[in-house]
Amino acid sequence: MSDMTIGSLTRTAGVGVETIRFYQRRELLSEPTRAGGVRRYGPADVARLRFIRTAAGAGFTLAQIGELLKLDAGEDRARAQALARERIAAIDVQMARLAAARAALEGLAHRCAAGEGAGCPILEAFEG
Amino acid sequence: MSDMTIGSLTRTAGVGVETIRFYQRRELLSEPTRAGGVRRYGPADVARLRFIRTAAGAGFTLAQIGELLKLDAGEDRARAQALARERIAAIDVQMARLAAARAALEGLAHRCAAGEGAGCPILEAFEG
DNA sequence: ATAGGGTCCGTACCATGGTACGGAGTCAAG
DNA sequence: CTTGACTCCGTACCATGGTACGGACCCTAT
Repeated sequence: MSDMTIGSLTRTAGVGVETIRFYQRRELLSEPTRAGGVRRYGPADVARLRFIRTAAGAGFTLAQIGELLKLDAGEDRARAQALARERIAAIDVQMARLAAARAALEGLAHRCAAGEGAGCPILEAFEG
Repeated sequence: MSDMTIGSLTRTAGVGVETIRFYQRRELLSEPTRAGGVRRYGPADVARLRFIRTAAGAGFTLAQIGELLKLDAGEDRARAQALARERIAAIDVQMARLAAARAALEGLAHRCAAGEGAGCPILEAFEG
């Protein structure tokens, strides 16, 4: 059988036990079947958890992730598409901000390395 | 004189009064001079606040922003450079994550629009 | 059968980044 | 000199995303 306890699930996902219980309370993960009071997880739970961590790492809130999960394989294509487009737009905004900050930091590091002037003009680096 | 009250500062920066007071408590903004008990701000404060909001929008924590501000125009070039490089690396990681999520969402929206199969396979879209 | 390691549960706590409240003081215009 | 808008302050509160605690089970190996 490919079923695992909460402990092995945490090890494969790199999260704590409390985090998984937290996700279950938030209904991001469903309560799995039990064997003598102990939760048993299968491959679907692993995939779902991996999805949650990936999406969270990409800046989705848990509420947004929950909505995505509810739409998964569901019938409301229009809603799913709208949500996807909305998230893509937000990602584009965020990427632009990150790119701008990155350029500013590059410029800063460069001028800082050059060693001219009195110091490292950080605020100035972000003006452009 | 080009000095402004906290109210005009909030209007130019698009933040609330409480937020500015909060930043002052966190020492991200310095306590400005006062005229009869009322804070008066100058162009330097405006620039500093703009910097804070830009950096925060790019995902810097307030603690990181505070450190950047302390290093501004300071003598510790090595530290400033190291911090910049560190932040650039973190930004690259985050951009990669965002790009992956974006691609997954694009694929999802596409397949969802196509209207084949039973629904919108969101988890599947994130597997690749 | 007993020790250990893992798991159970509710509840409390934490950091981050603000946001709201309410009573008092200030200031310019009418 | 009063009215209204703005500002002052401390303190309390909020949402988000977890993290910790502690006493009670359960399961396996010795």
